[in-house]
Amino acid sequence: MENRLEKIKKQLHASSYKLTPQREATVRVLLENESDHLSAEDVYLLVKEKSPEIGLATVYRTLELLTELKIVDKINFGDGVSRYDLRQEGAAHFHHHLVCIECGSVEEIQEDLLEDVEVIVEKRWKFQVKDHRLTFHGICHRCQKEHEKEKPKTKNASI
Amino acid sequence: MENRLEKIKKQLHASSYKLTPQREATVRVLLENESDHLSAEDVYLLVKEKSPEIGLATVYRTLELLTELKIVDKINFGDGVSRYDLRQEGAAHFHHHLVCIECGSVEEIQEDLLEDVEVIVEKRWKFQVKDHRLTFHGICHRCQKEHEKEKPKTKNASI
DNA sequence: ATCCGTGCAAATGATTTGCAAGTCG
DNA sequence: CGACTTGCAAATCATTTGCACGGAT
Repeated sequence: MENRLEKIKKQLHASSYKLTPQREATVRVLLENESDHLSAEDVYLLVKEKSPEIGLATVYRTLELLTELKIVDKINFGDGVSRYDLRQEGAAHFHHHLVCIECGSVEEIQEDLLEDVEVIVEKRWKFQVKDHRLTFHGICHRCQKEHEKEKPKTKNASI
Repeated sequence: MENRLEKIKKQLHASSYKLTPQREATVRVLLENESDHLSAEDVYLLVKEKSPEIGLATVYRTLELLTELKIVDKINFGDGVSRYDLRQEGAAHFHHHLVCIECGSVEEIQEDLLEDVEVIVEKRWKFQVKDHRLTFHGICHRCQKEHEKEKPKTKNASI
C-alpha cells in the first residue's frame, strides 16, 4: 500500500507536481477502495472524513490530474456520473467490467481477453489500437442464484 | 428507409406510444444521420431545420423513450455529452466503435467479434452476458497516413 | 517574491421537470 | 371527456472556473 503511494508520488514528481496533503488523502481513499468505482462525490465524502477542510473542487482537480497521468481511469457506466478507477500496477491496458443489470454490482476483469480482437481490428480496419473500454451488461452470479431460489430448477424445466 | 420508420412506429404502438409528428421528425433525423453519433443537441438542431416549433425537451424525451424501447442506444465517449445511435435491424447486441484520439472520428464495427470472449466470461466469471459495450481508442487509418507524410517512412527508419 | 495549490462561491452546460395548453381518439 | 404530448421556463445535477489567500522554495 505504502509503496504504491510512493510510486504515485514519484509519478507526480516526474511531471513536476507535488503530492500535497489533499492529493495524498485523495489517493489514499482510492487505494483503500480500489474495487469500488467511486464517483468524484464519493471520493470527496470519504476524503472529508479524515480531512474535513478539503474542497470538492480540489478533489475534482486531483482526479483530473491523476487521469492525465494515467494513474487512474475515468469511466462512465451511463448513470450521470464519472467514476475513477486506479490502474493496476503495470497495466498497459484498461481492465474490463461486468455490470449487473439487476443489482448494479460491478466486477472487474484484469485479464486482457482482447488480444485476438485487437489484431483483427488493426488488420481489417487499419486502426492502430491504443486502448480500449469493454463493459459487459448482464446478470451476475449472485443474482442468477437468487432466480434459482424463486423458481427452483428441476431436471426438466421446460413445458 | 420508410419501412424502418414503419417498424419503429409499430414498436412504439406495441408499448402504446404514438408516433407524433415531433417523434417522427426526430426518428427521421436519426435515420438520415445513422452513422453520425449525434448528441441530443445535434438532433435538436437538425430537427429544428424542418420543424422549427419543436422544443429541446421534447427531443430529450423522445430520445429517452427510444432508448427505453431499445430502438436507439445511448452512448458516451467521455466528452460531456450522451450520443444516440440507432440499433441495426436485427441486432441483438450493440455494435462497437473505433474512436480516433487524434481527429475524433468515430467508426462503427458491426461484426460481433466478442463471441469467444463472452463464452469465457460466462464460464469463468459465471456472468450471464446480455449486452456489451466495446470501444477502441487509437489512431484511425487517415491519421496514420498523415503521420507518414510528415515523416516519410524509409526502409530502415530507426536511428 | 514567486509559484503552485487550495477553498469557496459563482458560473457553466447538459439534462430533467413542472405546468398550462394542445391534440386526438 | 381524458390520456398522452408538447413547449417553455425554471430547476437540478455534475463539473468547471475565477479569484484571493496560504504555504513552500
